Amino acid sequence: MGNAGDARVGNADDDKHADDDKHADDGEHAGLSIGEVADATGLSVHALRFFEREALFLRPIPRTGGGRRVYAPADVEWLALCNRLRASGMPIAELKRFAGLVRSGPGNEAERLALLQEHERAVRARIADLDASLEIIHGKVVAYEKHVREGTAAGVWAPAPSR
Amino acid sequence: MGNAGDARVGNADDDKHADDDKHADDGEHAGLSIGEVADATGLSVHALRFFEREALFLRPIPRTGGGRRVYAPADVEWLALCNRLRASGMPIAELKRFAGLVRSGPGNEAERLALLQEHERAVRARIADLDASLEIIHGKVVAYEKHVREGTAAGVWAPAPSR
DNA sequence: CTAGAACCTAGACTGCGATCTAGATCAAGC
DNA sequence: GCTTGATCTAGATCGCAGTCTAGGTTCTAG
Repeated sequence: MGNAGDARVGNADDDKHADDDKHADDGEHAGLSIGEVADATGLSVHALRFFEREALFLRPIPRTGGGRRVYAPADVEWLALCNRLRASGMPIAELKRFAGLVRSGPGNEAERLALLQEHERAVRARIADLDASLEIIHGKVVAYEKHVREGTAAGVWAPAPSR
Repeated sequence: MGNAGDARVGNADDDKHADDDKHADDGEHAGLSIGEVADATGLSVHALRFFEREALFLRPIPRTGGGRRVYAPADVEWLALCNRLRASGMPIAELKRFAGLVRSGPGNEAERLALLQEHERAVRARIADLDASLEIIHGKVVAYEKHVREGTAAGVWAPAPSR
């Protein structure tokens, strides 16, 4: 116990929520239903089943006798990382590849590293791009503010551009 | 002429490319074909026709006798702004609304301003979100680098998470 | 025991934003 | 005149990432 697959590789921000036992449910604080995981991660139950079909988990999610999924806290941690990767633009296909690497155990850390580095690069590029767009948009906003405030027609604002 | 509708509202970075006449084509440096505009904007000819169907231009694009579209430089400038707005996540529907406002001429500048301000806010939020994700991802990268470099097993990297 | 909530599967559907196809027309060079 | 390439229209198709439906099963509370 205690190792969360990869979801917490060496991060110092672990270890602090080990068992806060928020539900005061049953004795065992683990064993989450799909609905609980949905609440905890912000993903819909549909999305969670979809993720499973897509093999985005680090393990086959076990079931109860009745066939219901039983998640562990580590799954939720992994999903939190998935959310971050997705939110930063990683396509499902690449996330799937990453999950596959982690799932197949030690020995491919360099490959995982390369994948993450590439993604980091992509995210930085995306941010730089957004910054560039932002500058232009902000310029527009400033110009419009001036225009609206002062009534200056610093341009003719014609419906049809020139010629 | 010389007013580019809105595509350059008061921005100081205009006026500098007025007619660089890059093609050394015919005497008139304006009057671009759809292919030229595609090259100039990075949009596909399909996308340009799609944009037109969606009423994203500031005017009806005129045609030659033979039915071909004839774009003006101002159209290209407008498309450059569109590209920035799209690249920063503005949906087509909102871009269409903005184009409609500009197209309907003066009198709604406050509305345009509000739209742009809202978009600027959204872009800043998106950047902040990406920054947050980046921090986490970078943390992973650092941890993996350390792991790969030092062989430290700071976590068990098990295929199946805990329990 | 029964009602209702939560869950199950397989598969169809959605929205966005293009992108591509078919079949025709136009324009330029030889 | 003919070929070649760019363009035209209308409409079909695509990829992504879920989202939803239908038709059932399981669990929990009263």
